[in-house]
Amino acid sequence: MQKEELVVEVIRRLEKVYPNKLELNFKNPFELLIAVILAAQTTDAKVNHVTERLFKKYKTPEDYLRVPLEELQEDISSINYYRNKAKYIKGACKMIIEDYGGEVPKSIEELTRLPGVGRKTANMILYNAFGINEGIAVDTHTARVSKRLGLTEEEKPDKIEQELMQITPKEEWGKLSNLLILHGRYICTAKNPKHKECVLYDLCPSRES
DNA sequence: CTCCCGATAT
DNA sequence: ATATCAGGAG
Repeated sequence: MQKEELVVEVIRRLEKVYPNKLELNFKNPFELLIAVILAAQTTDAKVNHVTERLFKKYKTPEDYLRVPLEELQEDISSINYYRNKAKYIKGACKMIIEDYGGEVPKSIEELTRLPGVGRKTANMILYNAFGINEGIAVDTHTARVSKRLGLTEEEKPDKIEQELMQITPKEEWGKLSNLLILHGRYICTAKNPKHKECVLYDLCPSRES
């Protein structure tokens, strides 16, 4: 099967299993931005635990700039890399106010200028907050699952994203990102993948024979 | 490439 | 005890 056909079939099957949405809780683009910055190398469950309180205290970019750095660090201290992430959040809020009129920007180029926001994070925001398919979010899950399926042989996230974009209809880019991440989280895990529960089993070159 | 960080798995 | 893990910055 060609990669182009394979990816369409993968999407068709996975969207029956998983809802096409994040497990991060958010009510608007700005909350999603904060949540995905916190989510680097961290479980969604932990992020949700912190943001439940955080989003009651901080509603706007100005709110995050008003408090001392130490106070924001304390408010997110149960998250990995909380010192860096507190700095990223403050930096991002400052840039949103000064450069983007107080609104979360809607392009890859602008989003990745924000501290703590790389291509993966930017793509998550674009699709899940705005419905924009500008790229594919490649994290450790996306990379692992697409390599196992034979969708790509690339190793570096940027190259993987380029190949996935080439073989996938553009209107499916964001959906594919969300589905591969969920499948990698729950079924196609790094260790002991759950072959028996995998709806892609018969399509997968990496399955146990 | 190294650093940032702590929960969870082994 | 220690290895691993939902990235990004310098």
